[in-house]
Amino acid sequence: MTESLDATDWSILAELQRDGRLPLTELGRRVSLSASAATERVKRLEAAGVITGYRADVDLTKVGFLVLAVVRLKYPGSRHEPLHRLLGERSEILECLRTTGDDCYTLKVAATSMAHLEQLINELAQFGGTTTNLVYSHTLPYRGPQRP
Amino acid sequence: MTESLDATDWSILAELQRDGRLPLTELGRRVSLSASAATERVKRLEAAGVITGYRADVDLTKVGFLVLAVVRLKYPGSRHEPLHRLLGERSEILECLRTTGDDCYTLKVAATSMAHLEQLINELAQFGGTTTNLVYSHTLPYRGPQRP
DNA sequence: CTCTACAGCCGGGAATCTGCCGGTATCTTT
DNA sequence: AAAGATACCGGCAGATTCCCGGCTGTAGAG
Repeated sequence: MTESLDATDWSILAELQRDGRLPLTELGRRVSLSASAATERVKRLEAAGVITGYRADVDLTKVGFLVLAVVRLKYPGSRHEPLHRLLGERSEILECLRTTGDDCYTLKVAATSMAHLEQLINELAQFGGTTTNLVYSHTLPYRGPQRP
Repeated sequence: MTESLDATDWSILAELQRDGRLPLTELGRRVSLSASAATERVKRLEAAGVITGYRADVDLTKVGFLVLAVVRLKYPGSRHEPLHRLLGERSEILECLRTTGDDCYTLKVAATSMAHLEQLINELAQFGGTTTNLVYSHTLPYRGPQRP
């Protein structure tokens, strides 16, 4: 359980982060392992919680979310439940990081229009001061963590 | 190609964002479609670029990246190529958003230790002023965009 | 109104993949 | 040296995916 990952495990993680639907036979081929050995390692990684799941990646602009923004929320209070409830209800809030510094939360928010974004910001502003920056572009194709 | 998505498409996206490895037979069952019809829709979504890929989700702390930070980079220059090269080389930089406002870039950075983070910040600081906030926790299980 | 074209869906069968089993080699422990 | 543990391989049964032909409902042309 506390075992560390070897080079093969890292290769497997790299492959599955690039293509989560890679068949185990092909995965085995790429990491120079038989399909069953590769399967066993993947299962182990899943059971250990290293791989937490598999997700389809959706192009936000292709589904109507044309506006992406980073919102920093200064939340002076200590009662975080109402905010967490909002986060759970609003799927437009794609990511929420609680951070050090003046701004307790950094959110990534998707909206279909400026009006939509404004409404989301208004909801968030109930909790504290917000700082919003629109996102021009994602500069990176996600590849996830690699071997340190 | 410019076609909009119907409710079934949204259901498919929701299911595949929750579990990208859902078998097409089970997917069809969940959205009340035959396996072949579900397959056809998924293929169409992939071909249209709505689904851009599938990824395994990796727990950063389980693979040794114990430190997560949000770094904002004020980059006054106009030559972005060197920065982009760094982003491509450093897989610790998980995400890079180019934004409006004083800070041109907002980065999500993973590191194995404070020393490692410091080194990354130093590399980034060559390009401009940085503001770094450590991340206590991810508050959200990713579920991706849902029907607007 | 009818006919044709087309899009979406269904079912079936071939090819492929997954999950499970037993067997082998290597390394550690006793 | 023997016993045990670990990681790997090959093979097979069952499940899944892929591809095909056929069916139905809608839209547009005649």
